[in-house]
Formats: sequence, structure tokens, C-alpha cells
Amino acid sequence: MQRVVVGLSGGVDSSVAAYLLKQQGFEVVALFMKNWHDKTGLLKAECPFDEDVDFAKMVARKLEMPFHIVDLSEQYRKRVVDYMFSEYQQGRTPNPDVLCNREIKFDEFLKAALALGADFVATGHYCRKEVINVNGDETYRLLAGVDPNKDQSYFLCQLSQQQLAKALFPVGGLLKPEVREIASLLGLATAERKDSQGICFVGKVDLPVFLQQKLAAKKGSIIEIPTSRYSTLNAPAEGDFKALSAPVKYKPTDGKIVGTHNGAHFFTIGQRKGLNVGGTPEPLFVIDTDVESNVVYVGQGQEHPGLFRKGLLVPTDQIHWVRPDLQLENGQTIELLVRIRYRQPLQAATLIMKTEGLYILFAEPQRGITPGQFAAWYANDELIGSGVIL
RNA sequence: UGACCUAUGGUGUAAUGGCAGCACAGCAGAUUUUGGUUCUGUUAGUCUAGGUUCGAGUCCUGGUAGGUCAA
Repeated sequence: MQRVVVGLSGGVDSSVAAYLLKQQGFEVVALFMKNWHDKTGLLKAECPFDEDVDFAKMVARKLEMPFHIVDLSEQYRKRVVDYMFSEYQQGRTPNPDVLCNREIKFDEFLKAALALGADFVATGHYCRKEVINVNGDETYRLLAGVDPNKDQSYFLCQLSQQQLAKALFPVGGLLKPEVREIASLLGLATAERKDSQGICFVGKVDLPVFLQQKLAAKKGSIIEIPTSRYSTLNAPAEGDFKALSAPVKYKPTDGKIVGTHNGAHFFTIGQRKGLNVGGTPEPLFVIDTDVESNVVYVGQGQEHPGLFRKGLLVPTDQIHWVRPDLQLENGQTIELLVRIRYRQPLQAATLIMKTEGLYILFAEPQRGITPGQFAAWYANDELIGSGVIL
């Protein structure tokens, strides 16, 4: 009998995942990972961590499976939280949960599971895995979850073939309401628990407060860039994919000061709330931040041209292929589907591979292309690769 | 110094002498396993002292503050 270690989180998805694995005839071991203790910046005062363990324990008992706890706080801090601070410090906007999957759940946790004699690890992610044969090699496909509303393949966009080989996603073929129904039919304590939100393991935090543990607040200018700055004259030509993919750089003289902020690294492109600047007919959105000069650039209105870009670049060393066998060679071009944030509908795009990196040119201009975030490219519902946006 | 103009939530603005409204910001909730977005709800105001009037944000007088022009 094959042994599966399931990451029981105390939520409904992993609970049902554990149950389904048992149904499929696996020997299932529950392993709860404790990755965070700190409550700094936490929005809800109640301590969610202890509660999660309790729910996980209850589920393990109900499903009659051995229950273990592993503490990966140290690793989580080093490999996820430190990365977060470092990215924000450099003015980028990281995605800690993508890192959490690559570095913790499918690395540190996977190791812990293997130490327990696991053949596979399973999670409650809404995505699917498929095995195909490519030139005699077993090759794993990472597919979107069947529930279009919950598909979480994006968060797994940095997984490798080696990691995928050991992974199982039992709920990927189900809809969320079906998962809840199974849980409730089984009488699992987690059936009605609210879906988790915020940074995985950390929770919903007030980000500026959280970041101020490491990043100092310092006052700077908020500068509004008028629409008139964007003339059709200096717009890049349609075929100039390099220019279309380059971030626009603003200077303080391009606009006028409309307010002050507490640190440019606390803001991200596309952000509306928190600027504390009112009195404009339409809302202001962040269109760029400069942590060097500590300036936040904003534009007025949903349709401000500074909010939209036609393309982006993933530098060569940041390109990851979930399917290395489909890797593009220098000079190659392909039409695929791309998303630049969780739950974004897939966007038609052209991928162009060059020595400096992978250019992604969208059919439609994209709102809020943000350095530090991950772009993930798909062929239909299969995630092919991903990388950090420059 | 003289003349003129203006003063309404935190900000920008509405209101024939008749229930002070809108937008933005803020706050709260919903949505969301990143940041962000979006949706819903909500707090908060007539510069000051008098006067006219049944009734004043609105009309009159003084004060205060700001602005424009003149010198």
C-alpha cells in the first residue's frame, strides 16, 4: 500500500483531500505544519494558529489517521518572510504564497513527509496533476482545478517536475461546494469553516504595519502624473515589443505634488487605498513607485494610461518551466494564455524568447503589471511555466 | 494702505430664503490562500459675533482668515 502524507491545515479542503485519499486506498498520514507564531500586524485579534491545529486534530481523529505536527517556522521565516521583506525593500511586490509552495510545502514539508516514509504528499489545492509520456520520460502536467472559481494552479506555478512527481491534489477535480458537501456529509468539523485569506500561514495582516518590523517609515512625496503626459507621439510602436514591455519611468517634474506618504516601499502599482489624498473627481491609483527617491507616482481614474501596459519581460534567470520539454529556444515565439495575478482570467498573449529574457506581449493592455509578481503561462488549462516580472 | 472677491465634512465642490447633497479621502463589512483590485455600508460640514425673517449656508452689519487688483 502506498503511503501519502497529507498537509492537514485545519481547513475544509485538506480535510476532504485526506478523506478522498483514504477512499482511493492509500495509507494516509496527517501532518500539520506550524510555520508562524507572530501576530504582529494581524488584523483579527483572535489567534488563529492554535485553532487550526485543533481542527486538524479533530479531522485526523474522525478519519482515523495518525496525526503529526512539524514546525517549519525557522525555514518559513528564512525562505518566505525574509524574501518578502527584501523584495518590498527593493520596491518590488512579492508573492509570498508562490514561494511558500516552492520552498516550504513542496520542499521542507515534502522532506518531512518523506522522512515519515511517504510515497506522495497531498494538499488541498484546487488543481490537477496528469502524467504523460514524453519521449520515454514520465512527464507531469500541472492542470487548472475543475472549479473555475477556485483554480489555484497559479500558486503552484514555480513547482518543478521533481516536486510535481511527489504531489497529489485530491480535490482538484471537484467544485468547492462539492467539497463542502462531502465534509458536511462526513460530519467533519471543518465543513463550515471560512476559507483562509491573506498570506498563507501568516494570515490577514495590515501590510504597512507588518513591513514596519523591518522597513522604516519615511515621508516622501505623492506626485500625480497628468494624462497629458501620454501623447501618441512617444508611445512605443505596435511592433516594438522591447519598448512595449519596458516599465515606464517617471520623474518628479512629470507631475505635481498632491500629498505625502510614509514610505514608497509600502505601495504597489494599481493600489487605490491608503494614499490619503482626496478631493479629486476620480480616485487616484498608484502607477509607479521609486524607492530610491522615495516617490509614489499616481494617476487619476480607472482608465489612466499609466495603469496599463501591453507587455512585460521575465528576465532569463527568472524563467521557470514547469514543463522543461516545452521550453522555448532563443528566438522562438508562441501564442499562449497568461495571467499575472491569482484569479485573473487568462489573457491571450505572444511569448517571445530572447537572450535577455522572455517577452510577453498581451493582445489587450493589462492593468497593473507589477514588478516582483509572477506571470504564469498556460496552454489551455495546463500551466507551462512562470517567472518574476521585471 | 485702499478697492474688490471668497469663506460649506479631512479635500474638491452643490444647494429660486424652505429637509445641507455629490465626489474623493477615511472607517467598517463582503469578495479574495500574495500585494492589489472590486462591491456594500458608514463617519464627518455651513469661519465668527450680531441683525432682518415664520424660516438664513443663502439677505444686512462688524470681526477674522485667504485671494485679486491698485499703491
